Amino acid sequence: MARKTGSHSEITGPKIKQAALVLFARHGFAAVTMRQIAANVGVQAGAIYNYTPDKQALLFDLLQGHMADLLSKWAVELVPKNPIAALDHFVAFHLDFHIKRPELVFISYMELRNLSEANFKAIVEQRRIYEKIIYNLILSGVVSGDFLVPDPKITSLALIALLTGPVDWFREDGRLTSDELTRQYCILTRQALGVSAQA
Amino acid sequence: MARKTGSHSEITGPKIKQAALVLFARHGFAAVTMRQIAANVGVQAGAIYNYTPDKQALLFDLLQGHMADLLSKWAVELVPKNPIAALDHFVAFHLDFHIKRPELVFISYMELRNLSEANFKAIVEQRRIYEKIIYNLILSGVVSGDFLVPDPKITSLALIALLTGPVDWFREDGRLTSDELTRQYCILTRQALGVSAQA
DNA sequence: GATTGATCTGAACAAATGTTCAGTTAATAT
DNA sequence: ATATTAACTGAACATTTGTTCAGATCAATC
Repeated sequence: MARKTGSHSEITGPKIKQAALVLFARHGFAAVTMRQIAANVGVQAGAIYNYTPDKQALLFDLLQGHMADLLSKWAVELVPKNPIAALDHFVAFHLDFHIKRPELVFISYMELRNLSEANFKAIVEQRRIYEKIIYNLILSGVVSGDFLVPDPKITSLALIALLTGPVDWFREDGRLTSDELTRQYCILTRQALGVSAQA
Repeated sequence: MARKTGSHSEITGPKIKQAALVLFARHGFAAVTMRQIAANVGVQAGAIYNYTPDKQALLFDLLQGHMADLLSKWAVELVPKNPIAALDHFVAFHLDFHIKRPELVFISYMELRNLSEANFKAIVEQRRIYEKIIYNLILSGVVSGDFLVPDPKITSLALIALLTGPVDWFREDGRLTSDELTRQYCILTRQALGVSAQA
């Protein structure tokens, strides 16, 4: 036996990425073998190397694609000028984007250390850009007087931690709908940023 | 050569735990070899098995010890009856405990999946106990009218995420002192829980 | 219908893995 | 000083690892 019936590059390629994603998230990068990934795709381990130069590139492509996706999706969002409305908009965007990609969020946080130095820097740089977006959003609200926070920089980091938390426990079929989740986190973040109640 | 000069059980044992902790946090459980741990202690790989039955027990002892430490330390805290004061107290406690143990916090979050099923359940159970503490704290504030939150359960999870975030970026020698960090997070959490400003 | 090129197999490779254990050494007790 | 034992070495083990590659097979093209 060799080439399977119906095998096709455009099918196998994405399948490998998907299998790698799921397995990396479940067991960790170092614990996953190329043979496990191959088995999940229905192919032999050697075939993977038609699509990636090595195991490390498989990881980097996932993280890099994730961050690029995040930044480009935010770039086309129509964000209100008003700081409070902009905050609500951002909260909804961030929650929606992240709870739809729990595996990617997970490995983006914990497999950074398995990247080569150059790859690591590339991802960190993209992350900085995103943090800057939130920082500027908070800053504009502080300047306008809509927000009341001790330190915009720390608040921006705290906001990300707060809004990324649901990834760990939110389930689409759970007690809460994603709309309800968003609504509650809008209230929570408004309060955290010191938005006065009548706004 | 065999036994080294000055070698001693009470010294090597803790050294192995410490080396395992640091290496697990830096590279991940699966990526760390017994030979690396041994090299960090200054011993051969086989010697480790005088102190642990296997690699997995090394991990479990670290996580189990961490949670036991957390729960027992909170148990002896003198917590004010007033919900707002209790919140401040908890914020200070949680931040202090966690930023002093970044490696343990890190592996407790990301190496859970490398535990056997029985060990996993043991750790999750301890974690539930801690979550329950926070839930009750919030609930008492909601009942007394000091806190204003849409959902105490979600708020308790969000609070943990918010307060654990600094572990990722806080540095003892950074811009902020730990006292200043605590102060800001007290403000942040009070606002997030809807404590009215004049309180 | 033959040719070509992309796609995959199956076996092989050296290196590294967790763990075991007989034997060696140094500290302690007699 | 001698015997005893806890602590450790060093080599060995069966597996498993990422990666390579010659050859087999199928799909598309002419």
